[in-house]
Amino acid sequence: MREEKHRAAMRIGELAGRLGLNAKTVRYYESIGLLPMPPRTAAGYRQYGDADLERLRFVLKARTLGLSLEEIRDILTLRREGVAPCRHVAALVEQKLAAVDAQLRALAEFKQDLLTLAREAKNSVPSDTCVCGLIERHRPGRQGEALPLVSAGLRRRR
Amino acid sequence: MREEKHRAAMRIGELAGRLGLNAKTVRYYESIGLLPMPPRTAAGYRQYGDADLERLRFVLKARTLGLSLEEIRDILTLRREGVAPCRHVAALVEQKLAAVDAQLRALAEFKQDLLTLAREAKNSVPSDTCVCGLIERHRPGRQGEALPLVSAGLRRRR
DNA sequence: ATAAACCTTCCAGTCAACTGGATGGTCAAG
DNA sequence: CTTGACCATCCAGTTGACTGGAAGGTTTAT
Repeated sequence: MREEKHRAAMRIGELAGRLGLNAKTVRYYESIGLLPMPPRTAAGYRQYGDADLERLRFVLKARTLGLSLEEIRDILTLRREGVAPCRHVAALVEQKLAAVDAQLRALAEFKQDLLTLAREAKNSVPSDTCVCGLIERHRPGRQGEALPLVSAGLRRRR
Repeated sequence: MREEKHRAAMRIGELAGRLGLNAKTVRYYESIGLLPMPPRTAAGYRQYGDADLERLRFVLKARTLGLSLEEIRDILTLRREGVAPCRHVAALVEQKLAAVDAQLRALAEFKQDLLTLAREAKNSVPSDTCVCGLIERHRPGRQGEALPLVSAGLRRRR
């Protein structure tokens, strides 16, 4: 059995790279308190361990689901080992749970809307000559661009 | 039977008010092509009807679920009566459906994470003396403020 | 020992989605 | 016929979440 599982010390580039993000973003997350300030090497390089990887993974998951970085930070205070969570943060998690449930319902409903739209799209004659150009009268820019459509996430609105 | 269902003509303030948003926002949505340019009164006031109310309601629902305004605009081209939807937009709806399904799964998973967190919060001694102040060393500002926590929505990430 | 590929800080820019303010016209009530 | 609540446009500011660039130090491979 080889003791070769990726252990402890990695630098910011590796941490970021493993989760598919920019080192700048990791520093930014540290600056807003989402990630703790890690130990540094003699030269001042940040040193991350597996715990940081996990914490960041959680952040990314929550972010994908649309929580604001501020909310994620609040929720993460629960994870800080050794500190008693205040009622305030516990309540936050409760409320987030309720929001998640509401979201699950709304999402199911919206799925129906989309299905209706998709059905309509199939029933009418699909054409490759696109009418989408029409809506460009408002915002002229780049219509040759591929749609992003990557992933959706949950987000707070003001 | 009274013929008193709210009919046709309303101005921007009423439209916005009924859906709980700012008239400015409605104008902004028009400016980016989310809403069609409505007819105007002689004085230049925008006149909205029930169809506009419905369209805007759809926008809000999709927005709550986190689609970007640009994506919503694309999806809405499907609704424009009389025009054949191009494959491009039909494909968009298909992809959105897939995203919604993925989202439903991720949301369920995250709910489990939150439940774990909530359980931990209950097990450890809850205290009213809050440690949340600790994290304010990063971003000093306003800690007396009530948390917003309003609603969550689905959002695209770059 | 030098170049490439890292890392550091700091500051400024970008993008989406609003939001507000200035300035002025419209309309119904008193 | 004036007052207050609307409406219009235009332009500028804000917020959250990055992202890029400059200027410089470090590490590693050749």
